[in-house]
Amino acid sequence: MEVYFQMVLDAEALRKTCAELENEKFLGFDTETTELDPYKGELRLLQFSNGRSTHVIDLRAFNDPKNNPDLAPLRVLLSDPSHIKIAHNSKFDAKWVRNHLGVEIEGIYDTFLASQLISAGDQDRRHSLADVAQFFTGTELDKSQQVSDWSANELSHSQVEYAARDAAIMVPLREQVADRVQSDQLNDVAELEFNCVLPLAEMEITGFNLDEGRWREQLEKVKIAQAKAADELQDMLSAGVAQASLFGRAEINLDSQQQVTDALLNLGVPVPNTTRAWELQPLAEKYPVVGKLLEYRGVAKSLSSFGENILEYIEPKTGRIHADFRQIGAPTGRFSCSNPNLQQIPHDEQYRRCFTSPPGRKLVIADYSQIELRILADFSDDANFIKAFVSGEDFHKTTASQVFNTPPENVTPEQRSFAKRLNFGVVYGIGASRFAMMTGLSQTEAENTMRRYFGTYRGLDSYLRESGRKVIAERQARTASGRMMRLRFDESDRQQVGAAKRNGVNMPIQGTSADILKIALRLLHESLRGTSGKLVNIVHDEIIVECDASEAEATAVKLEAAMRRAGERYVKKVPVSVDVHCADEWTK
DNA sequence: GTGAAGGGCCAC
DNA sequence: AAACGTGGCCCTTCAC
Repeated sequence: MEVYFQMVLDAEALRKTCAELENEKFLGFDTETTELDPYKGELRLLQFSNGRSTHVIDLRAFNDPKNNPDLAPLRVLLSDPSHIKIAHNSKFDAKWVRNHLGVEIEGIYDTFLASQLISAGDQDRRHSLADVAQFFTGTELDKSQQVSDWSANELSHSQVEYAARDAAIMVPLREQVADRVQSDQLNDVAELEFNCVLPLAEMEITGFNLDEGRWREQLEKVKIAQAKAADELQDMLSAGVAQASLFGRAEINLDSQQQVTDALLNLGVPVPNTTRAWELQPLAEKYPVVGKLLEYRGVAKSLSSFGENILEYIEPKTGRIHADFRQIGAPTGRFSCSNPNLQQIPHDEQYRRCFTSPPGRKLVIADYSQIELRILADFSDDANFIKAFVSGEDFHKTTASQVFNTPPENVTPEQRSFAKRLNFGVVYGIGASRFAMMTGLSQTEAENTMRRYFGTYRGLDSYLRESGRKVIAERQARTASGRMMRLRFDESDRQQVGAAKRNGVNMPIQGTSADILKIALRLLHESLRGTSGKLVNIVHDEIIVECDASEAEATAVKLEAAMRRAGERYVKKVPVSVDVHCADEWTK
């Protein structure tokens, strides 16, 4: 593919280029950088294309890009939402532009996100620019220059041509992608996703403050506990091994399922098929060694997953953790997070209290109260379920009172617990045997309790059945925003049909929750503009903002308002409840 | 050595 | 009869 492009190497050329580009509604946009991490490398090239002519701006030709007034026309173009910047994985470009030019890219069309929405959860589809271009336009893209040396003083012709071509392809690519977004009725969810890029880019740039000293203190305690548990477990396990008496203790690898299982069998422990905690738990009382194994597992997990390794992610320039969030991390639309995963920090206060606000700052922490159950109440239109929320009382207690037909004040803790587990379980399509397993009820008792539950909530029951039927008939499920998930199953295989049904029934609930959170992030981003407030973490139904201590109360009001407004867009039949508080640490 | 798969477990 | 959804990380094991 031949690409016509011009290099932009001085202020005058930049002014002319920007004047020309300002006539365009859609601009293909891309950047080339010397590193992947915006805190490490250099933003080298910015490429714009209207589909006919392409301009490659070499930032190295401009001194001090962040403050250089010659770059003003470029900043205007980037931050003007009436010029749609079409980019592939725009979060990447947005972070670099934010960090190195000090502006936010407004008006984003992201072909990476659009491609993910269109593929509707198909895990086999790839979403690199080369894959997406091939799929939608049939164009072969040579990406061999992608990892070339962008820090060289003189860039080669093939490097610059590669850079130009990636921007040039975006305009025709968007036309194809947008047609498909339209025909798949994904316009609303696409808008919601594109609007979410900036808040996310900003959050990753900001990072989350981890108190290294506190983390190390905590670590030392766990290390001691781990060593003690390991030693004791080693002793107990080797008691049944013959060599123990001859050669001292027979060392076994405590992290090896195989070796531990063998050792347990030697000691006469009836090891179940799996050695997962919930299978072993019932044996712990009779066999102390099993209890010790569970104790060891707990501390070992803490030490390996939440140990020193996380400290290596602290960015020296900021002293903070800048994790990677995948905006469409799951087919349901939820985020995923890695390097490190800030969405799986143990709830235990010893861990969370290590995430702090720096001196003079505060954390504002807000989460939706039972948002998935409220979505379910709204979708199912079940009068009793809705009533339980509208009453504003303890939800699980109220449902227990309804299910067991007893006044709320007479509800036993056990009844409340059954109701709570069922309330959460129905969202996932729980079955009687699983319910029996987790409550200790017999199969019959579990079935009876579930019958009572669905007898009380007939509207919920029929919604879930109808939703399951529809999923199987249509082979797809959708959230309130129109986000789609296709389901693949062999209809002659009962297990596959059952799994697809549970999956498809759950997706609109979990996915609408994700829709709501993403809408909230955009509203929040706008209301925090010009304040000290910065988004620092999100965990599915929770948003954490860091701000100046003096603005904490005002920020809390803004955060709660954004979350409530977002929730109310899709949840109308029951109140949307947001719990918010200010703290110096990430704790309740 | 490296990478995939599977078990296990953390979050919501 | 019906076996609870979505992720990521760490470890061992096993194949290359």
